Amino acid sequence: MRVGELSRRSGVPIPTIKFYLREGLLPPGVATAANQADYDEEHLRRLKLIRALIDVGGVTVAGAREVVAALGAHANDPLELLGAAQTAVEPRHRPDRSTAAWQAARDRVVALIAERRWLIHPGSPAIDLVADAIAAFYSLGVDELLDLLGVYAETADRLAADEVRAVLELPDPASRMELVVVGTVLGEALFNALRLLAHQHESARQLGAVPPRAPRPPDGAEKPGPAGGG
Amino acid sequence: MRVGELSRRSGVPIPTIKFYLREGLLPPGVATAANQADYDEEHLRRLKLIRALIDVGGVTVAGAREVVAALGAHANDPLELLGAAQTAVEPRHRPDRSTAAWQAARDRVVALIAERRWLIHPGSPAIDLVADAIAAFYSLGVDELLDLLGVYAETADRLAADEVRAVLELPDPASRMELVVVGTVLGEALFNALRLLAHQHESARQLGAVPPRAPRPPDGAEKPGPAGGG
DNA sequence: TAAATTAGATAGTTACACTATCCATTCATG
DNA sequence: CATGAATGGATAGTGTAACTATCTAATTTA
Repeated sequence: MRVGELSRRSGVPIPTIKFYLREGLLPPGVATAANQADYDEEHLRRLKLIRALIDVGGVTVAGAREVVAALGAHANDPLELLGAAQTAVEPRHRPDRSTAAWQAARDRVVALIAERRWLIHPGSPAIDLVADAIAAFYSLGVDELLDLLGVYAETADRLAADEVRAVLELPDPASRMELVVVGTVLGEALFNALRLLAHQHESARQLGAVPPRAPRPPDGAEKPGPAGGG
Repeated sequence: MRVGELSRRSGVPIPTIKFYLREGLLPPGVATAANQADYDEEHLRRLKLIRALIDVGGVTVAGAREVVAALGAHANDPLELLGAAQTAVEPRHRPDRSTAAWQAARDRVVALIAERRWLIHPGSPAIDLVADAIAAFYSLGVDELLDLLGVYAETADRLAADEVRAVLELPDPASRMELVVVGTVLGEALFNALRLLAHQHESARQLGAVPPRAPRPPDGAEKPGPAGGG
């Protein structure tokens, strides 16, 4: 297929596809003439992946480029690929990491890792990301949620165990590697959004409030809320 | 105090503070003369909150403005404030929501909410965010992680229950309201980062791999890994 | 009194992610 | 085989977001 069809089937405008080709996010098609190239289903798949990473996962174009490069480079090294995927989801803005408070936060993360006996590469950027968040809690003087640090870690571990299991269950290596990336990036977006919904629900429930219009239960006529379903 | 001190104590450059003042993120100080204004500890606290939201939470300047506005406007309405905080963490880029596939994804979210008897406002933007993620999975033909949708939802619910409980335990209303915001935004960043660490650990564990250099356990000399140490 | 700081206004900068044109082919169609 | 649409490659332009810099007149501090 040529760009026109690639554009139509992916929903991505032709100039943007050209931009991705220039930027090396999308591999060039097979040239059949001076101004003709041929793209296949793999290109379409890759393009959809790129858009999902950028639009849903919030990954930058540079991050997406690194991810697809890693997909090619580490076709049979899941841990390397995971590292690349994790680098891609890092935020653009980062706080000042040169303060003593930040160091204290990082020490706390290292201690947490040791406590939980987590197998973590000591140079992993994710350690610093956790430290960023903890340092922010410190700086705001908000200790209440830090009491939940153990709960957060335990929850993350359980969830990650299920996710990794699901990925490793895949028989096809290529799909498995793609799922590493998709799981890291889109899994995060999915969970974050579900957490927002859960916050709404739990706030309403624990406050004893009733939402403006409760969703109809699928079957029974059970009272859904603690405040009485009027 | 004046800008200079505010800048020194917050680590935010003066031009940036002026920018935040112009943009309405930071309330103006008390004017004492034509070119003098006085800022207090509350300004410092607000400024730190803004930086944490932007640097760690990845919130936009516009989002931060809405959050602090909501903090002022809904000083005693946690659910309204929660809604504002949730709006602030929405991603900038969003996928095409006009396709049939996206509608199918959204229907699935609504079904999930009904199944779980979650109390959710039907117009909540978070529903669409979940649909964005699910639609991306559909589009990539990756069903494996969608099998975990129930696990994700259950995990989110448990975590949210603990978080909401921690927030509601706070006796001071003002701190409580701030914790709603901080919990939503920074809690997300914290959990995401911990999830990355947990992915590393679980990948290494389930693959039977040993990390390059294991962090030293705090006390005993127990074998840290499942792959046998030696 | 003189250097430094300040509030307020206006303008400039940087990074990012596209978009738009241009040109010389090449393809599709009658 | 004529002709209009589409293509690949190159170059340049656009829009937004988040600062950053400069200027001015007034005020503070040494």
